[in-house]
Amino acid sequence: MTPKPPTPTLHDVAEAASVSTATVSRCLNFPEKVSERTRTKVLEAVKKLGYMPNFGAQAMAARRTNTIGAIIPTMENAIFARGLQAFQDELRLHGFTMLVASTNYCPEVEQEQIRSLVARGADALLLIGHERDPEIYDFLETQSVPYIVTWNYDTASGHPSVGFDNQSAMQSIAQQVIELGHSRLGFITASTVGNDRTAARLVGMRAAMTEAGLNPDKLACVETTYGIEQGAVAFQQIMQATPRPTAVICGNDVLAVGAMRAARELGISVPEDVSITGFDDMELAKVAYPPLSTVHVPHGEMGRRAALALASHLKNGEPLESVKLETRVVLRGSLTAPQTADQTSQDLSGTPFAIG
Amino acid sequence: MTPKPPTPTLHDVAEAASVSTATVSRCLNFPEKVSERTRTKVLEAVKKLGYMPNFGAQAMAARRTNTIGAIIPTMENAIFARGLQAFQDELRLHGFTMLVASTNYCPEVEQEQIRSLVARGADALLLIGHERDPEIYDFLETQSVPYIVTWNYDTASGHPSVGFDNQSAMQSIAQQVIELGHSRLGFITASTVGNDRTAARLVGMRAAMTEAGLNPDKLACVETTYGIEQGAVAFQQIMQATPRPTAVICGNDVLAVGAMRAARELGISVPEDVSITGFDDMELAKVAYPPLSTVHVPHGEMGRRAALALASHLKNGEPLESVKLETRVVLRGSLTAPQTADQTSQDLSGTPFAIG
DNA sequence: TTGTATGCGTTATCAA
DNA sequence: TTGATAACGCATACAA
Repeated sequence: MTPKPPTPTLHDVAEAASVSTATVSRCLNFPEKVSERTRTKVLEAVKKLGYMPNFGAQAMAARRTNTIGAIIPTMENAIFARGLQAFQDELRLHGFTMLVASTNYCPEVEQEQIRSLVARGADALLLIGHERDPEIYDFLETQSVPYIVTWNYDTASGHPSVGFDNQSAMQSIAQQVIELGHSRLGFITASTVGNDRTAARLVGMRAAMTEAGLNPDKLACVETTYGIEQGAVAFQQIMQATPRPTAVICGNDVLAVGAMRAARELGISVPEDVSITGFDDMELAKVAYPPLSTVHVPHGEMGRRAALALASHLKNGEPLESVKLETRVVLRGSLTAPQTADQTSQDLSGTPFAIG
Repeated sequence: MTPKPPTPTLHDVAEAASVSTATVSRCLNFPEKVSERTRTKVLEAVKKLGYMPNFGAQAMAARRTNTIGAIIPTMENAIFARGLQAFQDELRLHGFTMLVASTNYCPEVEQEQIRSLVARGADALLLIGHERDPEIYDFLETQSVPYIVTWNYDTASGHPSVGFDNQSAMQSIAQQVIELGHSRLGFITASTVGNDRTAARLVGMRAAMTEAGLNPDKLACVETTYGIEQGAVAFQQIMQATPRPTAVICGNDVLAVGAMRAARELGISVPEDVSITGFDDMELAKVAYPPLSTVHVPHGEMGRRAALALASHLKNGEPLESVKLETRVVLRGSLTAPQTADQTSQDLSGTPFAIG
């Protein structure tokens, strides 16, 4: 009947190995700075007692945690999952642990989570997008917590980022849609307030229209919250516009898949009656039917490079530099040229091709 | 030119408010035990300095963190996301914070993550499924870290759980498939080693066959790893069996959706040529085409009740009791009766209906 | 190579 | 109602 073994401490290990606590600590952190003999002795005691360092104490004494926090909008959809996985894997290679928190797209919650992760001792932070209350950046500054922004590349913001150009990416796919002959366009976007990525994509959409000689004010645009269901509802709304769009560009794959579901429910066939495109190239895009044309985002590389940047900054003091990644349009079955326009007169309002 | 304000401590606040650190601490933790006057004074200083307690120090001194760890197999797919969200929301209501870690379905990683979360001071843990090295349970025991198991209900295991009966759930849907007239069946399952949920589902599948007078050994079963791609590959394999199954039951929605993709690629139509079913009822199931028949799992309630159990255990010492949740079969377009059997002779190998 | 001693930022006990 | 002060478990500068 041993009493109870209250989670062993450094002290217990030291005692068991008949050395000082300093030696045990050294042995664990710098095995090479300790003699072969004592090392085995200590390691034995560690194993026997099932010793595990207390994280809080460690953090307090060492003033670092080897932990990096990642704050993402949501875990609900797999959007950020692939990038995070890569981020974590790369971090682990460098001896860091990832802590993740989600904000549900709410700025207040994000602020709270950031403070919480900093309080927890995060050595650095991964953030999604640049746009947030300057107060937060000030906080990070005074706490001297380094961070890197992903999912957007924007040197103007003054914050180091590993991302891509949302505007031109969206512009590219919109361009292709237009080049196929679509001129009555619909757009479904997640909320653009406080979200630089969605806002930039909308700008890209309008730019593509303008460039093609279409009037961007004729864009049937619906802004909604993030989700499959929301995408479905938005699609219904858009389909009530007259003349009906022949192509609906969505700000992300999740909305697009919702739109496709709605189309099916409404008896509207894709792409015969209406083309639909997404953005992100989640796995979802390939299992959708028809497969979704979308913008491929290099999730994995983004996560990996963000981790690399942070790790080498923390370990070797290398400066955090922004890196721009490339996206590419992926054409799949959900997008084709518009079928024989039955209402050519309305079709050409704005006479795009005459001007372009 | 103020120097730099190195993240303020309790001491700094105390100084600024001209009180003792003890008072500040009290003021923050038990506002009612401090005089109105000093309270405002202190709170003012806190705000002015932007003070935020150091988590590690707090944890060490208070010997509790108000943090609950959740260890899930993967964040890649949204399977656990909905439940986790509910878990977190409910926890927050009770003043707890959630920390999540993923194992990638690897027992070693899980053990590592469990130890890591415990070292980080998690007051309790959420685990998925019962089956794991007893050593882990021993560890949790001696560290006296309470935990609750979800995604399975199994009183025999001796571990408190909030979940459902995977075996009977799978048995239900398989039963319905068989009742529709399918007798040549395929089964795609994620790895069943170290995974009590998948193992139980397989048992349920076989039980349904036996009960219907079918020979479970004739089940065309493919075991693979978790993922859409893997589901697709498995489906291809299964379709090579002769006679070809008329229905493929999948252990989860992700595999099922992969199977549907593969079917499309092979020119096999669902459900005309082959019916497909899933398990979990993720949002994915509804956007799939045709919509996926599956087993609905009460993700939200499961998360919520797990949180509730843990919170009231930690706060009021209430015992952790198991609760059994109900699932239900959801019929959608991916499942119909088999079309005119063209190879009746082979069809009846095992003469199911003669016996049943 | 090893040990001693101090401090990290809180909480909580005990006096005042 | 408030203030000293002793833990809490570990890392590390310094001494041996």
